[in-house]
Amino acid sequence: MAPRLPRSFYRRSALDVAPDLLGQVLVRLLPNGMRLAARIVEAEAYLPRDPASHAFNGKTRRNAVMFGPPGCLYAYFTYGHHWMMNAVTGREGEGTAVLLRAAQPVEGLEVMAEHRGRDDPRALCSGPGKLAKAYGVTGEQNGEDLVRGRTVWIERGEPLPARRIARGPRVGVSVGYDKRWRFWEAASPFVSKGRPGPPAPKRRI
DNA sequence: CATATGATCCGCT
DNA sequence: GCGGATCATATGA
Repeated sequence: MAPRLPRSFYRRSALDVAPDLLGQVLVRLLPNGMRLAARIVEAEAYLPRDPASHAFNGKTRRNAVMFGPPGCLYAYFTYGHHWMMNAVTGREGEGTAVLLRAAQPVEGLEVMAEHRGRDDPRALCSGPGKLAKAYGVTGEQNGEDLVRGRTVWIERGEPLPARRIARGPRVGVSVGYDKRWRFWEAASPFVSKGRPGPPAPKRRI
């Protein structure tokens, strides 16, 4: 078991944390004692005063964790189907985080496959919704402390050299797609299939 | 391979 | 009531 990333790792700009999270290991301890682990290969930064961020309009019941201490898990539900995992970054009260978008499974692949209903390793965690599903993470884990908690945390992995990190626009946002705040391991088959770019024009009949 | 669409819930206007 | 930090499937080239 590698050491966990310390609080100080998270208490920085999301723009620094996001690329530095690549290669680190997201770990989950299930209620039944099973341990899941995967190398993070894709992450997106959501900054203070970022129109694409849930925190943009201030603190609410839903996004409250984003305004708490760095190093906590912000898990939220969207599209009526999916949970997403973020690591809170920056200083307490800033409301900034990094969305964990994809990972390369290394431990507990069978359990992940059960959770997902698929067994191709590349399909287990290659998207933010898939990742939470594979990990069995829901609102129950919202607010969990990644530094000292017992259900989800991030361990020190092999950091990626800058030349193996690619960056581009964030996926799925309707504003701020001009910012290249999505980072991923170049050439990894475990990244999401999300397409960056402006949203398709809404069709009017 | 690419684009299209339905699923299905919650927070906020 | 609308639209979202999405995914799986269906359909057509």
